[in-house]
Parts: sequence; structure tokens; C-alpha cells
Amino acid sequence: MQAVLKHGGLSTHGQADISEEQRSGTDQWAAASILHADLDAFYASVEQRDNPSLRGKPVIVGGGVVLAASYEAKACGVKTAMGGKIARQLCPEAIDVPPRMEAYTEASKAVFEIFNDTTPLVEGISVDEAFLDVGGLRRIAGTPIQIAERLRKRVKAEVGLNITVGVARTKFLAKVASGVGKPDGLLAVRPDREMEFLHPLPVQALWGVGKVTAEKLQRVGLFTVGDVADLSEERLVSLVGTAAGHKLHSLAHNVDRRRVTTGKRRSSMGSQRAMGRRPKTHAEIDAELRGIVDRVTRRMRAADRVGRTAVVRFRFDDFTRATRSHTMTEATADTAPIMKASLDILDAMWPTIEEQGLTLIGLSIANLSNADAVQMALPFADLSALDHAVDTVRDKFGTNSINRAVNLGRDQGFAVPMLPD
DNA sequence: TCTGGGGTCCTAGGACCC
DNA sequence: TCTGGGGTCCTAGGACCC
Repeated sequence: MQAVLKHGGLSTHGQADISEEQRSGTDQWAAASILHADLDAFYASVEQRDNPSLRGKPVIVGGGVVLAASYEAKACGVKTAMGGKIARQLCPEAIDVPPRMEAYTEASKAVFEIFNDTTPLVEGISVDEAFLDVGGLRRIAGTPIQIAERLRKRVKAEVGLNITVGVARTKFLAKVASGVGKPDGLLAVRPDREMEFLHPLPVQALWGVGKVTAEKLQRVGLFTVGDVADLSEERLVSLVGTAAGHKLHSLAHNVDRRRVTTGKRRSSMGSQRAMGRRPKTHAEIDAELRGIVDRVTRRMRAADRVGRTAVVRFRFDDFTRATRSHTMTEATADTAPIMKASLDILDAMWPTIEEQGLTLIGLSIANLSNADAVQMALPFADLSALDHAVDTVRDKFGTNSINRAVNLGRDQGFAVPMLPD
């Protein structure tokens, strides 16, 4: 019996039909209950859906760089994040389409409604992909493979987009499966044949292995996931670092205990603008940064979130980058304090900018928390009053009393300056 | 190849506190 | 008085992902 099962679309594994035995869920497939659903060439597919004259043709969404390419354009070698000029050289007949973010957001919402209608355990990864845990749904909705089949049909019928679904026992493998199963496919990995499926794949298939790490691994003769699996954990750690080494070792041996989790909140929010190579005045850059601060703080308030750390990002003419950050004593979504922090950073960086030329500026607010969490902390936020009380106690009873008081307070759950998100 | 815009996580050094 | 070890926070940079 084959290690993978696939239908719809092209596949190197053939177009096996799904047998009743496999559907029944009483066989070796039983443990494979995580779905990774990934829309195909998302932006480009939305454009082809909304404009029939683009269907069947190479379509490139984006301006300076390729944001998305239709499968017809990918056939010429066009890839996401490629420079626009090269893309046009590779695919002169391609049709350029400017991005319509609202249309993509709307399509994404419609697809996520179907996800949420399928199972309560949905973990969104980005606008166009999510993990779904359907393990507990056998009695009411059928086996994971049956659920995946229905999900694909519904997305096609109700939103008009193709979606590829990977089905496996772990998140990592489900994601790899959807990647291999593209486009417009369903690919399930049988739990007792996982290594057969995983080990022949190139090292880039491992989550977290990009250009730099792949080159590091290839330099020492590691080209497939199987090659990496043959290495000891110590050797891997010495090669790519502690965290990455442990992670790679686990994934190569198909150890992935992460569960599908709902309700995750983003921990930073930001915005940036590329500004081209022409020289810019201080006034222009200042205005650009003010606009960005305004956008970001507006979005934070709309999302009911506040943040403590402002990170200003610079990219210079030679494409080197720098970031400068400032952490405030209190989390906020107000424009004024964030504006001040950002402009102060810009002023401090100005001599470097004059020297090197600026091609991009951005702002990101990190250490986000909920706005209501801060309100709960407000009674304790008067630092000068607190300082005075601390000084008084220290004078009267000595330093150790302060430590005991702080520890007592912590144990009792007050005197906490900020509640976590 | 001359380059978007949105994110996440990890590392490493220094300051500071106990 | 001198010294050490552990923990947390902040900052800057880098790799990676979609």
C-alpha cells in the first residue's frame, strides 16, 4: 500500500482513488487527523476568479516585486518575491495586475468561515492557510479524509477558489503534504509510512530551513531530510545553533508535538514603506514616518490593543538594514507618545541617513497586550506615589522589608504593573 | 536579481537586581 | 569587603515565513 494518497490535480504519487477501507477510518489512517489547508496561488487565483479574461493565462500580481503568480506564470519560472523585471523577462506574455487587498481579505474571510464551520479547532497561519484538527469529529462528520474532501468542494463551490489540503498525524507533516499536493489536491500521509514520505524530500522542506540554513547543510553534504535525520543532535546543534538544531532534529525524525491551538493573538503590529532610490529630504522622511505612525496606531486602536515597544526600521541605499527601538513605561495605542518615540529615533539616525541614503522606513509596535488588561493595571500605575511609599517603608523598616512586601504583593496578585496578553 | 509588506522566533550582550 | 551565580529586561540583528 502506498505511503501517500492523493487525488485531484497532478501528483508524482499517482491518482489513487480513495477506497472504502481508507474512508472508514478504522484502519492505519486513524491517527492522521490534522488538516493543513492552503489556497493555491491565492492573490492570482482571486484575480482569475473575478476576471474571466485572465483564466488560463499567466498572471502576475504586484508591482516592484511579484506578490503572487498564477500557475501559468509559475510554469515560466516566475516565483513569489521575485523582482518584477526578471519576472517579465522570464514571462513576457504575463499579464500584470495591481493588488486588490480588500478583495483578498474578503475571500480569506469567506474561506475561514468554511474552516470554522468545519471544526472549532482552527489555527490560522496567514490569510491563505490554516491548520484544522478534525480528530474528534468522526461520529458526526466522518473521517479526516472525508472531511478534507468536503472542505475542498465547499471552498470551490462557495468561494470559487482551489484549495489544497494535506492530511497527516502532525502539523509539520500536514503542511509538507499540502505543499507536495499542490495545486488543487488532497494528499494524505499514512501514519505508518511517514518516513518513506518525508526522508526523500529536500532539506528545504523542513520548517525553518531557508536559503542560509540550506546552504549550511548542503556544504556538509546534507541534501535530503533523510540525510539530516542520520546526523546526531549534537552535530546539528553545532552546525546551526541550539534552538534550530533541536528543532531540525525533531522534525527530521518526525517528532512534532505541537497541537492545533485557537485564539492566538499577534504580538506585534507594524507598517512600512519602500521609497525608491532617489534622494529624500528630512521633511519627506519625517512626513512618511508620521503617516506610518498614524496608520499603525489607528490599527491598534481598532483592534483594541496597546503596545510598549516602538521599533523603527531603516533600510539604506545599499540595502543594509538597521532597527532602533524604545520601550515605554506604559503600553499605549495613543498617537502622541509613539509619535514622539519614533521621531526621536529618526533624529538620532539622521546623520547615518544623510550618509547612506534611505530606501525604506517602517514602524512596528511590539510587546502588544489587550487594552482592557492595561485598564486593570491602572490603579497601580502611579509610579511616583509608589516610589514615595517604598522610600517611607525603607526608612522605617529597612531594605529587606521592601523585598518581603514586594514578594507578598506578588503572591497576593497585586502590585503587578502589567497583566500579560 | 536591484528588491513589498506583513509577521514570527532566536541569539547575544549589557544593565540591573537579588 | 569582595565575589559569584541566577534571573529578567532591553536592545540590535538575523533568519525565516507567507
